[in-house]
Amino acid sequence: MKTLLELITIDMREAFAKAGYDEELAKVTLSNRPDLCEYQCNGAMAGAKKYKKAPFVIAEDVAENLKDSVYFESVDVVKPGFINLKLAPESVSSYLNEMAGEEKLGVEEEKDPRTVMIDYGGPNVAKPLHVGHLRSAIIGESVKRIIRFKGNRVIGDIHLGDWGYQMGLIITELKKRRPDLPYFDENFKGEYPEEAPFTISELEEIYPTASAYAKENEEYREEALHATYLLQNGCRGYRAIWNHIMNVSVADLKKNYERLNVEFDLWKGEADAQQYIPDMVQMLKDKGFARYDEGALVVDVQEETDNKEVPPCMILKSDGAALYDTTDLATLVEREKDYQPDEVIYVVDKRQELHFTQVFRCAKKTGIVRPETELKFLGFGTMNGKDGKPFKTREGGVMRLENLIREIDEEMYKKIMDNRTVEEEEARQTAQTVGLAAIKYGDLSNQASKDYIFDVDRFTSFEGNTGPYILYTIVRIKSILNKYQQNGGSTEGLEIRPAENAYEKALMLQVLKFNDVFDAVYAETAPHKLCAYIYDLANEFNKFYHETKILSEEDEQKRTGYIALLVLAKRVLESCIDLLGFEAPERM
RNA sequence: GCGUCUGUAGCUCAGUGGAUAGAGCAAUGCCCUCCGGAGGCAUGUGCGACGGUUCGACUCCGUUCAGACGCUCCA
Repeated sequence: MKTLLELITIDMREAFAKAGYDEELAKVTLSNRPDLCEYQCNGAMAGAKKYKKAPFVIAEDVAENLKDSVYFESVDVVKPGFINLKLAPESVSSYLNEMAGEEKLGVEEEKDPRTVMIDYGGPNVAKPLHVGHLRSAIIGESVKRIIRFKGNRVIGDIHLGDWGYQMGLIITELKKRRPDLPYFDENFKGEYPEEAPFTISELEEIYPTASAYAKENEEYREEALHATYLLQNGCRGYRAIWNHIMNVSVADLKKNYERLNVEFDLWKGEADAQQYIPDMVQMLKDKGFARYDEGALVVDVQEETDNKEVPPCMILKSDGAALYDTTDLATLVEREKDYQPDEVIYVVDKRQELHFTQVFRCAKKTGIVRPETELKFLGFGTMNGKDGKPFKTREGGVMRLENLIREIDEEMYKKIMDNRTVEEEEARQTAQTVGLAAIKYGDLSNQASKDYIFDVDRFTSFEGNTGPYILYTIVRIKSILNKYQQNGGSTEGLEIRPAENAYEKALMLQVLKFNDVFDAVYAETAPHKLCAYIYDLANEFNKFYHETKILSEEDEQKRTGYIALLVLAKRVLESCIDLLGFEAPERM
């Protein structure tokens, strides 16, 4: 169904046209003076110059032609030339009833669904997940759900960092520790063991150890580089180790991401793109896109309109090895072959922007992707501690994701036990649900592109603009509805009635905005606007709740009308948090 | 050095070229204590600075100050 803004705009355009003015002026927006009106149109002022008339006169002409519109209770023309609109309660309630009958609450699906891929700029295997991986997972998951909700086909690819020097380091360190393993025996012709020669904890210790040692020891570094080379060029034993590393790591990653309620459709990685590199390089050479510069193969991506220097895209190092430009390009080759995406969104640290500018330009210029393919960089900022510096543990190290989540869960558990007498097991369960909401809402309520301060105390608070507060509101509605049902009431087939007081109307107007808000969120890929919306919605509900006796309302029509409104408000809230990637418990 | 991003209340953050720039936290004072008080109401302080465009600028464009980040063979 059309959003209310679209419906009003149709009438407004008609009114402008009838009065003899350009329809393009008929832009309706939400009011920024809620005390005066609910929606407004400022087109009269914009048109004053063109028609050489006082804006006030234009506005009055237009308002005259709005009289037939069914939507308004009042149309006021004010001072310079504002057209202030108030909705009729009847049209609000009937719109809401229509919304309640729609599975997607009035959001219209895309007429031509697109295929969108999301690249999470994935974690490196063999390294523990740390807080730096949190944002891409949380933001990416929400963006995926939002685009999918609009009816598109979305494919999320974690895009693991699973190829390169880090693997060489692990192999080298393993060889040093366990030279007796068959993987290091060149004459070994049998089957390698199925069991990995290390656990995930060992793996997580091996990598940093090796990495640190390589920085001090040149010989060791050379060996690791050579091991990388051997791995990439088909050494059977090393490939077997690589498989072990992948199996062990991926199992662990899946566990962690599951805990975050984050899912990937594809577990591809850099390694998967390797097979596409040789042909791609050949193509770049054959078609004359690539040139040699100081021994390295590069593609120029500088454009005339640039006011800065954009370095060329590096395809091969002077020693012939591939780089991350190469891998990202080859990945696009692979995606084009397998999925022909209409759009690829990279949810990665904003510091990588230059790199992706190079890759996007190169991919377009060389025809690796079609000209109409949208390549989008969705860069996010750093998660900082209270001191405004990148988030660290108390000891100053990198905070492991697992520990961060545990800390939040503990905090939530304490708060739940303080305020309620619940079974320990239920409290633990609830703490996890609410804790996840605290983390995700805390992240998503900020603009993705900005750095933000991760403040455990603030995010886990039940007051203010937080995840727990939103959940609390939902739980409160659930509680009322449950009580209503226990008393024999049914929530099926009820009609929302026209609002009779300001609180009721305010709540209705807020619910009403859902599809308009969603469309903006979708168009701008801006989950934080969804957060702002549900925070307002939760506030409007709480005000309404405070002013209105719901279950004890004696007039049955009114009572069932309230219930119908609560049912719809709850659905909207639940849909929104689902789009954000978390859910509400039954009690808390 | 060049470039990108950010700068809004004491703190954390919103703000689609429009009317009186908003929330939360913190502070102070009230209200309700009824379906879940994890509420409601009120009070105080602010668009880094200077210009320009515009009928109208936190928003667009310059200049400047401050901070973060990035600038070919790590990712």
